[in-house]
Amino acid sequence: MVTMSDVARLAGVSTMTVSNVVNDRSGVSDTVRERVRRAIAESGYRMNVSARNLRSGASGVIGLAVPELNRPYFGALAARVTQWARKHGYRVVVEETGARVEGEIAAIQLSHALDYDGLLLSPVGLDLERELVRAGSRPLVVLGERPAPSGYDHVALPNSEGTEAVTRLLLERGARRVALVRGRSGSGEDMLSLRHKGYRRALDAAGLTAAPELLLEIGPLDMASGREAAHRALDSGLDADAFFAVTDTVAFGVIRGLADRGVRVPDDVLVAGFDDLEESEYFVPSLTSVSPDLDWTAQHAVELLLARVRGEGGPSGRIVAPFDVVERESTRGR
Amino acid sequence: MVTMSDVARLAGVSTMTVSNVVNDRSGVSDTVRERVRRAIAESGYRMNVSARNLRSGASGVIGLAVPELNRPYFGALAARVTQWARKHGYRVVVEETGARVEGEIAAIQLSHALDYDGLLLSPVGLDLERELVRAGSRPLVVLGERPAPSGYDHVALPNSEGTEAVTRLLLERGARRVALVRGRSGSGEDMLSLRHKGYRRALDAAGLTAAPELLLEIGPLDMASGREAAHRALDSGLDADAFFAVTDTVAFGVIRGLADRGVRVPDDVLVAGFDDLEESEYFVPSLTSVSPDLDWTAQHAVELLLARVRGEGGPSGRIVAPFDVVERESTRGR
DNA sequence: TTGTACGCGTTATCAT
DNA sequence: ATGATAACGCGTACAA
Repeated sequence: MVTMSDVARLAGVSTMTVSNVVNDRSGVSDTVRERVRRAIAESGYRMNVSARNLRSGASGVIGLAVPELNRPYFGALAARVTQWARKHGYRVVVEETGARVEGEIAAIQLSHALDYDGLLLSPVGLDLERELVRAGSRPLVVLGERPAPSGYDHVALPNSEGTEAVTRLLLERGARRVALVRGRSGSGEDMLSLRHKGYRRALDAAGLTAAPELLLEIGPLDMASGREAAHRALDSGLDADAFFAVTDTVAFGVIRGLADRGVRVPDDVLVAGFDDLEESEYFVPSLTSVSPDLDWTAQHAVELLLARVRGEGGPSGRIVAPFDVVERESTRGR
Repeated sequence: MVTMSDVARLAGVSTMTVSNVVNDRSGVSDTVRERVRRAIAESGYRMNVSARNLRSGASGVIGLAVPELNRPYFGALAARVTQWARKHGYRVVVEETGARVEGEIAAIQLSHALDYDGLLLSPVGLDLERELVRAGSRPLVVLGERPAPSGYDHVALPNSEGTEAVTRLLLERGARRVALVRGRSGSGEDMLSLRHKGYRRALDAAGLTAAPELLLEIGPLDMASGREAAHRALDSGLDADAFFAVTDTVAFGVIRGLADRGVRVPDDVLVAGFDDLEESEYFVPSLTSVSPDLDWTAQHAVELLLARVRGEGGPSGRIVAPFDVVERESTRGR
C-alpha cells in the first residue's frame, strides 16, 4: 500500500505538504503542488479513509433508515440520497426498519454503534420524542411522514396540501362520496392525520361533509390491506363513488380488491393515490396520484443533515417538498 | 469520547485485556472479564470503528452495485444483502449503475477509491472481462444475470431452468404460440440468452418450434418497453396465444399494452414473467412468475464475498439459486 | 493470564 | 511556503 510518506519521499517534500495538496488546501506553491501531483499519479497513491476518519473523529458514513427498501418509493429515495451524499464525500448505509417501532429504535442505536456521522430517518410508527432523548445525540434529520420532535430538522412531504389537491380533483371529476382509505394513527400530527386533514379540507371547500362510513381504516399500508378494505367496503354495501388511498401501494390493493368484485375503475368508481410510483403509470388502470419531488427531498435532507454534522447550529427547521398532481386513467373516462 | 484506556483504567486492567474482552477472545479469566464488562457498561464505551479499520487495514464496508434501486427486485435484494452482511459485521453501501456499462465501471472504480473490502456486482450490460482486469483486484462476486468472468465467483439465477419451467406451464395451459419478450443481447451466455434457451427447450420438449416472428425484441427491461412490444405485436397482427416476458416488470408493461388494445388476460392470451415481485400478486390480473429464492441468493453472495475478503482461496465457483413457479390469474381462467 | 511499547496513515500545531 | 512532531484509538508482538 502506498502511503503519504511514500509520496512525500518521492516528491521530496514532507507528508504535510502532500496532505495539503490532496485536500486542496492553500499555502502550497504551484511548483511543489505540481510535483506532488505527479508523484501521486506515478505511485498510484490513494488516501486511506480509515486513517483520515480516525484522525478527524468522523466516520464519513451517514445512515438512511427507511421502512422497506423493496417499495419503489424508498428505493428511489435511497438512490437519490446516495448520489447527493456522495457529492459531499459521504457514504450512505441504508437500513430497513420494517415499518416497525423496534426497527426505528434499532436504527437509531445502530447509528451509534456503527459510528455514523448522522442519520436520515423516515419513521412510520415511532413516537420519536422519547426514544431520541434516550438514544441520544447523533445528528438526525427526519424524513417524510411523521412530524419531527422539536430540535430536529424535518423534510416533510406535502401531506395535507397534496391530499387536498387530489381530493379536489376527484370532486371536479364528479365524485360526491369519496372514501378515504387510511391506516390507524395515534396522535394528531402524523402523516395519516395530515392527509386526512387535506381530504377534509377539500370536502369542506366543496360544501360536502366527510361521512364517517366513508372512512376505511386499514392496518399496514400495503397492497393486501388496500385489497381487504375494498372488499369490506363493497361487501357492506358502501355507496362510494371514489376512493383516495393514502399511498399508491394501498391504491393498487384497492383497485385489485375492486376488480375482485367486478367493480370497474374509473367507469364505476374513481381511485387516486399518493407517491406517484413508477408502477402507477402502468397499472391497469393507470393511477392518478400526488407526485412529490423526490430529488428535491433527497437533496435537502442530505444537506440539512450534513450541516448538522458539520456543527452548523441554527434553529431546527421544517421544509415541505413541492409536488404535482398527475392525473391518469383511474380518475377519468377512457 | 470514552476510549479503551478509559475502560482499562476504570476496570484496573490493561487496554489489551479490554480489547480481548471486547472481541471475545480467550485468555481472560472470568472474573476479569466480568469486571471489564461492567466498566464498559458504566462508561458507555463503544469501539472506534475507524481505529480498528486503520489497524486492521480493512474498511469493514462492502459495496453492492445494482442496476436500479427503485426496482423492487433490487430493493429487496439490497435489504437482504444488508442483513446478511451485518450478521458478519460488515456495512453495505448500495450503488446504482443505471443499468449502463459506464455505471458498472464506475462502481468498480469506486470500490477502490472508497476503499471497500469487496464488491457485489449485479451487472447488466458490461462485458466484465476486460474492465476487471484493468480495474484490478478488489474481491468481487458477480450476482444475478450475466455470467462471471473466470476467476470470480458467481451467484446465478435459475435463468434457463426457471424459464423452461414457466414456459412448460404456459404450454400445459393450452398455449401453442408463446411469444418471448426479451431484450437485445450480445454474446451467448447472458441472462437474456439463458432465458431464451430455457424457452426454446420447453418448446422443443413439447414438439413445437420457436417461430421467429414470436420473438419480440425490446430495449431496456422496463414497463415502457413491454408496453410498446405488446402494441407492436398486436398492431402487426401477431397471433400469439401467450407471452413470456423476461422480467415481471416487462410483463407488467405487456399486460398494460394488451389492455390498451382491449386484449384481456388470461381470457384472450396468457402472460407470465420472471422475478415474482411483490406487485405481481396484486396486479390486475395477478401475474404468474418464476420466483427465485432471494434470501438464499443474498446469503450466499455475501458469504462467498466475505470468504474472498478473508483471503480464503479455493477455485472460483458458480452456484444457482433455487426457484419456484408461482401460478396466478394471468395463466388461468378466473 | 496480563501488561508495555510501538505502529497503522493522517492531520493539527507549532516552528522555521 | 514548508517541515517536524505529536496525537487520534486500537491491535500485535513480545515481555513479564
